[in-house]
Amino acid sequence: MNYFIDVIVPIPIQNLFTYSVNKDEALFLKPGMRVTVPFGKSKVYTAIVFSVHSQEPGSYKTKEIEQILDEKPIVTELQIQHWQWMASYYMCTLGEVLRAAVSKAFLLESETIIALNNTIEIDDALLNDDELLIVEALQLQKELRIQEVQDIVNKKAVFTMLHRLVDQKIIVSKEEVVEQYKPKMVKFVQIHSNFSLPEGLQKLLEQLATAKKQKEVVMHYFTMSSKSKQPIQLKELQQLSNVSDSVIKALENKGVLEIYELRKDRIDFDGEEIQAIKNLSEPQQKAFLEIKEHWKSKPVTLLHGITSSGKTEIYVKLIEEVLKNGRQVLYMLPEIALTTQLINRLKLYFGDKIAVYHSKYSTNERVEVWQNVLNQKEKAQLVIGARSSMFLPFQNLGLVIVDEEHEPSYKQYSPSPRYHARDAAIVLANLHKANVMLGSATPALETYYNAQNHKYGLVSLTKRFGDVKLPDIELINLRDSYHKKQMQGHFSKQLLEAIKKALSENEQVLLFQNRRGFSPTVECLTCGNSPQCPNCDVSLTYHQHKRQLRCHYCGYHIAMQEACMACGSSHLDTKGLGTEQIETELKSIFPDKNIARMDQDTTRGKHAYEKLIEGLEQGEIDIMVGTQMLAKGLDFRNVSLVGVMNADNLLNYPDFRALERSFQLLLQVSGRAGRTSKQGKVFIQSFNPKHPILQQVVSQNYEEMYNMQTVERFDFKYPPYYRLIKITVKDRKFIKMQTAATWLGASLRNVFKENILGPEQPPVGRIRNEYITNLLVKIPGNQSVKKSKEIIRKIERSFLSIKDFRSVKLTIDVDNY
DNA sequence: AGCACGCCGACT
DNA sequence: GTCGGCGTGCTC
Repeated sequence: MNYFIDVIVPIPIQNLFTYSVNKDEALFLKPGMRVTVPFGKSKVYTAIVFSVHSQEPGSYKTKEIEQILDEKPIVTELQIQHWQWMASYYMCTLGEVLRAAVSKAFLLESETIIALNNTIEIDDALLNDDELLIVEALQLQKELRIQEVQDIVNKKAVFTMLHRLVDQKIIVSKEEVVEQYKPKMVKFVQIHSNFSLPEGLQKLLEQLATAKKQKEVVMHYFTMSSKSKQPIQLKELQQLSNVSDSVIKALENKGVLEIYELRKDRIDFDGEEIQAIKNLSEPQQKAFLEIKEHWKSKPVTLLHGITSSGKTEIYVKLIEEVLKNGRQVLYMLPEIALTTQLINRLKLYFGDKIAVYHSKYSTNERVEVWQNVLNQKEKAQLVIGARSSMFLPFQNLGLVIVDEEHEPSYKQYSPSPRYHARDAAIVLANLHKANVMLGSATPALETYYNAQNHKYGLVSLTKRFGDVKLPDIELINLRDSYHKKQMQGHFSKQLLEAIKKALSENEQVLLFQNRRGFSPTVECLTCGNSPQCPNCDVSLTYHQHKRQLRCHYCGYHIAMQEACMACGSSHLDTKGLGTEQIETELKSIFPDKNIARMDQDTTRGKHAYEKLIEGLEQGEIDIMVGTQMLAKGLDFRNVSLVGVMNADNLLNYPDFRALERSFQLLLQVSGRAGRTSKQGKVFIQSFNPKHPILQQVVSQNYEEMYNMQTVERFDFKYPPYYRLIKITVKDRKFIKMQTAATWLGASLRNVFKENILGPEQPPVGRIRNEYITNLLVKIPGNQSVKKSKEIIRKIERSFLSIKDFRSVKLTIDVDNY
């Protein structure tokens, strides 16, 4: 009998691919294992086994697999089921899901870059000619790509040879983390328990009376251990006592010191004692019980708790219970880099049961977390991560928490799969028969709608923890202020006075400036020309610190112009108001205050963000100017005033969710004010303070916002009443894009009638020299989403069968919100 | 997605 | 005369 496997290849192709294997391989291979397979003329991919069978495909000849990479599956069967759901729901391929789900460290490709392993002596005699060629080339060039290797030895099949070299540790390959990966170990020291009590210590010191150096080491050990409860690093102790290795060795031999190793990744927890989990306040306890009651009948429950109502404590209790039952917990956060505060808090309770997973981690770290989760290791019982953490190979998931579930960053827009992590996590939880906790102070309308319709459970927390008062929010009419000439720069009199007052009372101030549509551009005062990006249909934005004009979309940049590029006039003006400008204004108004800025520019480095947060916490920063980042669940004790520079551009953003988003953002930003005893103050500057959304923000009335917005959503056929699928048409040639989009629009309209919107040009109609237009498919509640997708697929197929349209790029975004 | 194959314009 | 542009088709 012949044996075959179907595999998922990490490329955007619809089908699975079939390879032949021998009997032993067939018996050994299980779904979820990795194999490398030759693909096309020269590529080798790492593929995931989908199934093992013996049905020979009729229409083509199968190739053999190259090699098996795993002893046991690295992807669970449940994950593969989840991937299938994602591929079909989000209209993408399994390969794309695989790419998103599995760290590239696992997906060794033939582009792998190789380098010499310098730590080893190479014995030329053991190498054959080809191998020698490679080693010599590497001595000259340091790094080689597979392509270059193939050129050097003048043959294609180099993969096995490279593997042999890797096995002999002569070379290393950069992506082969699996084989190459070694955990970093650090040596620690502790004193034998016989001597840790005073009387034992006494005896020990007597015993060491003649060994002066050894005694010193012991003394230093005790000073160190009294200073902090952290494990003591051998290196530190040795340095501090200034002794040689032999002294330590002697102590170890006497059984006084015990030396042990820890993997580096385990050490960064701050060693503080695990704290007992706090008892819940009465409202929290009530909510806690309600949540559990809901879970009896519905797997998903929404916790709608205003800012500072103590949602985290409830999560902690829920986590504790699940962990106790030996099940894993996934705690998702919108942007993990921004939540060190929360992680530190959870570490107090759960110590090193926590694994953190997000994209800023190195591939090695991610491989480690993956394996810990897969093997149900103690230290990966609770996984905290951003959206991609739901791809981890959970074995026994008991609870998924989606914190700040309304956050747009849960949605991935590109590349495909364009999934919403909240929704995909709910499906994942269902596969595991786990419960889901959605939490937010300002839930997404869809979520609240589901709760209202009893699809989800709903639990509300309406009191701030410890009875802290809600902030007092006040609107400032900018029209009036400008009219009465009461503005100083972009600051109204009221806001400026409030800032002065807060600063005089040694309190901190946060100022919020929305980024969207507020990038400063340059305009010529003589001819009105504004420098454009040559590749995209946008004005270049001005970056003060680098004196550059930049394009946000493609990265194009030129030096700031001294004279107008069109007419040569030197009367140039910078328009628009960025955080940078506000910072500049503030610095001139408060020259002796410490003013910091938090936006994409200032948080680029790995720790830049944390430094800013620390600066705020330590009180080094008096005023912080920032973008949306400020809204992210941060907890600053001493911030008493929050100012929103301009609310209008938020409200005027052309998107059906603009108003909902504005409400959420403004309320979240407001929530940063006054988190301790004193009531916080919030000023929102706007030209249109009568706007209903702003009124609802002032009254902090989510329900009213919800009711009003859902009426509009219903009238204009938007979610939660209609489902949306966005189809984007892109081409380098405008005409081609246009005709293609028109054709597509017409075919869709044939079926979906009036529920097709567009083609419509987006605000930025050209990016990286590609023209863009959008079509929107609206699917009414009573129409099958699945069928609609099938129809779209069918239309896509006939679209692609038109020769002229073959090069036009289509992207399909399901639930594009 | 890559990659090779293949057919038309500006260069040693 | 060739190098190389990117349109087209295929990958088990």
